Amino acid sequence: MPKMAQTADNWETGCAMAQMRIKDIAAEAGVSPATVSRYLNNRPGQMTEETRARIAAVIERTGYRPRAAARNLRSSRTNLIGVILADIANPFSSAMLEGLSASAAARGCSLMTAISGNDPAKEAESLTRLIDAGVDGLVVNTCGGNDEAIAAAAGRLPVVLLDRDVADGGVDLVTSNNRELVAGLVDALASAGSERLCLLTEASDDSPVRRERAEAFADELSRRGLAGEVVTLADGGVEGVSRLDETIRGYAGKKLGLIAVNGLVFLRLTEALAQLGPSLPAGLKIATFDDYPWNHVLFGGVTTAAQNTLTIAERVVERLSERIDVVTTTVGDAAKLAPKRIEIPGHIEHRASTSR
Amino acid sequence: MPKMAQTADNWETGCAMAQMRIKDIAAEAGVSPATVSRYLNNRPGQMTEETRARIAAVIERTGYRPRAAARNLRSSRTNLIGVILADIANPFSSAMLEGLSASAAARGCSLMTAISGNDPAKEAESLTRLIDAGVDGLVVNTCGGNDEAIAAAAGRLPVVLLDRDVADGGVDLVTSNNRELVAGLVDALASAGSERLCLLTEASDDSPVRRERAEAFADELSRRGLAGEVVTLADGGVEGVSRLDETIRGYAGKKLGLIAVNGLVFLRLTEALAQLGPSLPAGLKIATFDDYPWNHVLFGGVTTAAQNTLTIAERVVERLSERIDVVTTTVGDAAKLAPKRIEIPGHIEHRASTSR
DNA sequence: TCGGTTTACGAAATCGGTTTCGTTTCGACT
DNA sequence: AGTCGAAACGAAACCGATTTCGTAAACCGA
Repeated sequence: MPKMAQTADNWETGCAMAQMRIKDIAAEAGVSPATVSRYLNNRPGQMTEETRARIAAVIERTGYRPRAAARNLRSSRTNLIGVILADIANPFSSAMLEGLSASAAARGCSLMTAISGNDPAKEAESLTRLIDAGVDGLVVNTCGGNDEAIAAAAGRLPVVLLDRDVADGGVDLVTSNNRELVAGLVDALASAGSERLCLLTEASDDSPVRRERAEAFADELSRRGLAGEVVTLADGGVEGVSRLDETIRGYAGKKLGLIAVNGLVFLRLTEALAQLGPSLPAGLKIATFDDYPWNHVLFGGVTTAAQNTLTIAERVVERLSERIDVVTTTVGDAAKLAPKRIEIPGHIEHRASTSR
Repeated sequence: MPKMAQTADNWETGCAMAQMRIKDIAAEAGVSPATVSRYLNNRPGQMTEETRARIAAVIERTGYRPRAAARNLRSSRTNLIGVILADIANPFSSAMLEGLSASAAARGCSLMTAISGNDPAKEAESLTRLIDAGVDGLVVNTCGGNDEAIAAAAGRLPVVLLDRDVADGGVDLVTSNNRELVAGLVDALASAGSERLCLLTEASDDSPVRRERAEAFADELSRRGLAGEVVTLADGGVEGVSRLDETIRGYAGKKLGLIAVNGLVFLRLTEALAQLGPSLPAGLKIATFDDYPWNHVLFGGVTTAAQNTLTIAERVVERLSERIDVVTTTVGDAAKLAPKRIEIPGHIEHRASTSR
């Protein structure tokens, strides 16, 4: 049976008229498929205003939509961006996803997402699954442990790292200015009268981000001549909390200032403080990273180092697009872009928890 | 230039050996492309154990991966599931995304995500974008206002609604047993001695979920002969909070019990309570929907109606897979599955906020 | 009016798998 | 041995767009 029979026949049946193909549109408009294709991708090879209008009319009338699979096959471009997130429970990740989604949509791209749940094996699996699916590029918020695989992927297609770097560092990275944010929080606490500062971290978190913040913290203390230390909580539940409890008690009355290295640590801090009693120890000041909704509420407002998630997302997609354009344009791989580290400034939200 | 030259020549260059095609694998293994294809999709048409092994060896050695675009084109199946979420900031959505991601991956599918941000226009745009991208099926957590478009989509491809229903209701829906959860919270408050109950809602939230919970609340009150009402907060910031403030003051001393209809309302409640003073009004009991991390912490633990997000996600994917299988198997659309409403039981976490 | 260049467009190859259909092979049963 | 049916596999069509290449028409300056 020739194709004609399938398509042209709107004829009698009101029911599901077969999907239109570019051929059918071309026939209907009296042009060749090539011309319709040129119209769809508004290619430089211009066409008569009249031809354009005729094609547009037919497409409008028939509601034709080109099949992505066919397009992808020939052009080997999918307009898909793969996103691998380490921990979606972290509001930083959700905010990022929303930003990425918007930025990608603005460029006509869709997002393919995978969530590793901080499991390197899952991350590796996601990596190959997304690449196999044919994404044009990859955004990776790595949980660590896959540095070689990620570097290898970056050699095969555009990759931009989000927030967390890989070891050998030959890959683009977009992150916040952690050092300055740490300095900002230290300043807020010091200005509020804290004499001794602790940076609270988790044992399980050995990410570059944590390390960077810890280093910046140490540097900042010595620069200002302040006393303090990095306190690492044991993983999970009770033990970590009681260790924290001890820490706080140990310092009680000495104008202690605490910085939670991320939102989860801050929640554990809150828990520990609740165990200490109904009100904050005298003179205790606190601050945290990550601007979660409850930071506005707890302790009458917690001073926060807020990351500029929307801008980060925008720059990630922008950078990825640059790489994608280079790959699809350039013949050889000689003209590859040099890896770049992009820092997006965040800011400090001063709230009640560091008031004098 | 014949294809041979492109591929077989590993030869001298250590550099990027050209991508293998199924033809090349076939040639290398001494079989036809059709057979390799059968191997890849382990089709019923069996092959000799020896042939299978030979193909496996070649694929293993060359690291061949079939191009998804080509496969999609011929089979018109993408193994992609589209997900549209209304509000990713809501931890319910993040949890759901994680669950969907895991369930889909278990079936060899990837997720294409779009986030509407509760904007009907964006939701509509996402709908067409995902469909155009060729997803096999769609999971929609609708923000409302696109009921006809969603119903139309459900006529063209498998669609399962998540949590929120559409008006005419001809579409599969997976949701929690909201009525029983409401009853559970009412029971918790009543058992804690509350004499008068309020369900706190937001004006901007006119979702079926809110309505269902509000109705169940009213029913439950009358069933138990309890006094109470639904309190609708004005949208956003201060006004809503002060209205809430008034409500609480108005009832103060009367053994009031409050239920936040969702996590965001609960945050606003927390804010309002903080404005009232350092400690809870005497006899005030509270409870909320959505098991956010901070529910463990605030007020020493807040009694919560927790939804079983993992199970919901699993059932959503399962149901969608059923529909996808039907579509790709059945010739006509006569044998379509009847729309189904699936309720996943949640449970009540009893915490300090409703202790006697 | 005539070469030369650009512009508009069509014919056909192409992307890399899957699927159909037909052929061969092989074992089992008379 | 002959027949039959199923299993194993190959040849070639096919999915529906894009892209290359070629050609005819239009334009343009001399």
